[in-house]
Amino acid sequence: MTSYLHSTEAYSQSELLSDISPEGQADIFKAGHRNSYNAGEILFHEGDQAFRCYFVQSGRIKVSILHEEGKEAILRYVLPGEFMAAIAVFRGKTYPATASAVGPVSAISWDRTTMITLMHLYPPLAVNMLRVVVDRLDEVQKRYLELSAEQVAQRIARALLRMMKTSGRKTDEGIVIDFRLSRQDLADYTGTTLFSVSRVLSKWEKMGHIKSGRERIVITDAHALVAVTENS
Amino acid sequence: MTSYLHSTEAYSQSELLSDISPEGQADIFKAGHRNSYNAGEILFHEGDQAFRCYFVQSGRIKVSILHEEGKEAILRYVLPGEFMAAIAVFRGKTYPATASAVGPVSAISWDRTTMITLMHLYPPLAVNMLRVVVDRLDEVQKRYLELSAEQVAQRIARALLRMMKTSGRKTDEGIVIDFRLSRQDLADYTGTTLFSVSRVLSKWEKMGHIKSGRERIVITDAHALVAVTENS
DNA sequence: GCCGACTCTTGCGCCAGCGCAAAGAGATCT
DNA sequence: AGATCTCTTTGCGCTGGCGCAAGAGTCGGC
Repeated sequence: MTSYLHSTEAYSQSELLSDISPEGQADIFKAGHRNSYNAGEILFHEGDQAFRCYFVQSGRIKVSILHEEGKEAILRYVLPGEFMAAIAVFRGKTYPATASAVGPVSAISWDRTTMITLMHLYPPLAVNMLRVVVDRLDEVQKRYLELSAEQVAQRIARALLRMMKTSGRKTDEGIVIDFRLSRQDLADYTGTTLFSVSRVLSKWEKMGHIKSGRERIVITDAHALVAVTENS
Repeated sequence: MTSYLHSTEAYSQSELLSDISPEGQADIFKAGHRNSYNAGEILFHEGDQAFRCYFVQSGRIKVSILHEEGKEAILRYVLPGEFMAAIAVFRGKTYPATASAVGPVSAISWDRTTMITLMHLYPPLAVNMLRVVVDRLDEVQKRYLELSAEQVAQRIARALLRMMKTSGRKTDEGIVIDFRLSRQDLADYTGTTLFSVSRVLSKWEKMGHIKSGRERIVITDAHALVAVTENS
């Protein structure tokens, strides 16, 4: 069994904290508050004043933006060991997206003034922030290209592989994606509809590439999904 | 007639240079090299080592990413007064996209070592960079949502209105988009095909919303386009 | 002023993907 | 255990948008 954050040592994995001493990191975490959220609970809404930023300890957080008439685009899933909304808080703006807990989540959070203080105490934080946001920009741009150039099946395959890499847990059935993931979520993540996702997954299940149940997907033949990805 | 950069005074418009004294700004520009590019000329390719970054003085630069099999997504048009690729150079990575001159372009460019030196001399540069990249991230995310939620006509209307705002020039015909913009470009910008764009524009021309010619679009009824945008 | 290269238009056929509805399969609560 | 709620599947019809091909318009070079 693989997991990403058993204890506090794993903090240093975060890209935001590189080049900061272990003591400094401990200091930073001590300045934050521990929070827990239930499945489905909303941490903040798009447009709210950005008062607090978060570090995810366990669970997954869904970050999405909404369009009029209910359409939702999932921008990313925040994994344990990652920061969220740090930049919005630093800049003192509103949150650019909505964050909600996928399952039970525990996190550490800081308010704006604390964060600003920490940034003065630990200068690498600012540089790391720039790096993080650039990486994120690159990723969104790549997904933008995929959305405009690829077909639904291709995009779904890519999404599953990505989730497998970041949240896969090996079982005897195959590699299970380790959080609640509905057809609707996958549709919102890939820019299609619940129905299309359902049809594609059903087909793949018959072909033996995956197994799936309610909000649960197991990848049994990752290689086949890669082939879908490459096949125009 | 409106133009965005008649002389060097306009430099200070750039978001990257705010909180830097006029002398400092002059200093920064003196450290760069003046370059000229012909229409269609490529400044750099996606994947190249990022050696130089640019400040556009006049003309437009098209920033795009390529998908296998020729599909192209236009991420943005860089306008006079804007910086380009500053972050890629700062981070010492490869360019994440390809940049090409839309018409004749004049620009100022800096190499990596010069830039790093300047960043030490003028600390606000780093903070401004963070702000710029965050704004860009917000914009791509917004376009990602549009691409996944809206229809072709809506996206084209939005694109035209955006270009009208940033590059519109008032004439007696209406507001002309002041650079060469082909149907294919508009298609690559909105994630559709040349044909669909052509059909939509033809329709709008018949309805009197726009006038158009070869690589040239004049908006005669912006309000009607806004209506298309809002109308689901 | 003619030629060649490029851009744009439009008709036609087609299909990927959407939307709906109705039924099935799991969860959860009492 | 039964009731209820949510999530998922699947058939059916439809249509927005794609792809191609043929032709017309436009520009620039020689």
